[in-house]
Amino acid sequence: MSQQRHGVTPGNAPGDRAGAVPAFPDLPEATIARLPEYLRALHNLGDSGSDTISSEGLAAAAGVNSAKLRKDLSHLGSYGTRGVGYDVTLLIEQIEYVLGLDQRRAVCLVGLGNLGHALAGYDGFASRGFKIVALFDADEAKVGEQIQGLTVRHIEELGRVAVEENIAIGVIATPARAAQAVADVLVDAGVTSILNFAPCVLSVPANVDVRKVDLAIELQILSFHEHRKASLTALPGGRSAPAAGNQEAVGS
Amino acid sequence: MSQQRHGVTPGNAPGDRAGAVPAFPDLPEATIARLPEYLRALHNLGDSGSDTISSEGLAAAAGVNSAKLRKDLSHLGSYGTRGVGYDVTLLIEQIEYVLGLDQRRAVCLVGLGNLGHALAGYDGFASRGFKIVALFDADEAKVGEQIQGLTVRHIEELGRVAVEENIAIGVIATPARAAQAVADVLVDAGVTSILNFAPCVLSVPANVDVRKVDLAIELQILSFHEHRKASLTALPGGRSAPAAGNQEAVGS
DNA sequence: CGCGATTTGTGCACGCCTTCACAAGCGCCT
DNA sequence: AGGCGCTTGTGAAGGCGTGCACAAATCGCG
Repeated sequence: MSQQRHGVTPGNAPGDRAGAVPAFPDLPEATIARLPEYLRALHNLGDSGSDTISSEGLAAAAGVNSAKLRKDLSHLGSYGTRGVGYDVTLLIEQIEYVLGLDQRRAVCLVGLGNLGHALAGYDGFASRGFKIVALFDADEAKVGEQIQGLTVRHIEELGRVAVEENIAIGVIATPARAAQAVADVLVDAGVTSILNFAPCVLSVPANVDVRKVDLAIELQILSFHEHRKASLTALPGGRSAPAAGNQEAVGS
Repeated sequence: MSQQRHGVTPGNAPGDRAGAVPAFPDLPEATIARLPEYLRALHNLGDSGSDTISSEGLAAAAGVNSAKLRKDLSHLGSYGTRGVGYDVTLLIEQIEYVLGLDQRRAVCLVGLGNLGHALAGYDGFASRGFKIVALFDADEAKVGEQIQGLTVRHIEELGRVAVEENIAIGVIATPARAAQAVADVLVDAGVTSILNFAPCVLSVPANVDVRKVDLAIELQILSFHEHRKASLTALPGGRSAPAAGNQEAVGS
């Protein structure tokens, strides 16, 4: 693993990890948002027995342009072999390391309404490196309920437990009116990443990252495209319209 | 409403609608993705009694830069009044018209596992212009179940019902392995917009729009930022790191 | 009626991201 | 050993989006 690094390639390989290396210079946000997609595609491929994969093949599996994929991977100083492709196992390790998935991060979930219940039971979290370690709700009627082996606690306990369990990521699935207060408590407890499902803007310190997922907004964006397509097909010119882009994915 | 339009402003106002006008020239995708956010902010403000709102105020409520907001609104030839601001009611009408929310679009939901159940019960859809008109699942055990006043039907019926009910938008909340087959049926039935919660890439004709929401990917992106922040604070230099951007929202 | 305060609409420049196109590198076959 | 085909990695160009800064427009007040 002491392979000589040529040129200006950055990135610390999983093996190289000497102490707490600075790590990621400045991966473009767009690249970061795609890495998880590549990772998922790679896992699928790994199950299918392939040993290596070409940028073309992986790009197809991830739904992106192959040039984009190569540039993305090159940013993390990746190990591909010209004329052959990428070693699937190695690449998986690489990406998981960069994303910090080798260390399981504790996640807590606040708000156990309709959506919160679904999230608590969602296999996708556990199977992809995240473990929900605590559930909270403000409703006394829900406190004490058992979900997926966890007991719902009162939101009063959030601050204390978040510190004790060293929770890094908080998921907010409360109604919008409660979200800001929950965010404040999370921030006070040292949580520095928040995934917000409530339809509202959260105000947090600059060192806290917030990602927002709003299901209704997704539908509204689709609605716009429906509207546009409808008004196009109603025109004399075309019938089914060539239409430019589709298959857009989430990501900032 | 026959107000003379000056300059090159595009956009057809709700009132202007003369027949099936071509409509939206080419709104930037980034703008489209933000319109729903503005709309939500406006609704909140409208409840608070304000009659007009400045770009600064609305921008703050929507969590964006005020210049960006003005440019976005200018793209749809919007009606603001210099020195005053935007008329809340009028702007709401405008945005809803552009997004095509004035015509209720029929939505169907496929897959009633954990997530599907939550989506079926999610108030955010109905309250923001969408109505789920049919539920489907492949599992015989789930067929016949009553959810929110709808009966779960077998997926066999999807094609027929989608045509009958004139469904425009399909939501896929199935496991990944089933998603592509469902998408194919939806497309055959004339559905031209798909919201995909399954962690996989769908392949569809060019005239069909797909938006993907993958909860695990969101967490992985947060994980990366956690990882980076951790390796920064471990460095000699800083303690809590100034950190560049946060509060990133979904949108392609 | 004119002036100043306020706020919109937008030209412009900058930076990020995407895409093309190609040189460099690697393995395999003869 | 040499050559050939294949694939990566990357320089450069183009497009898109953002944000600044300011001119144009409107209202209210004296």
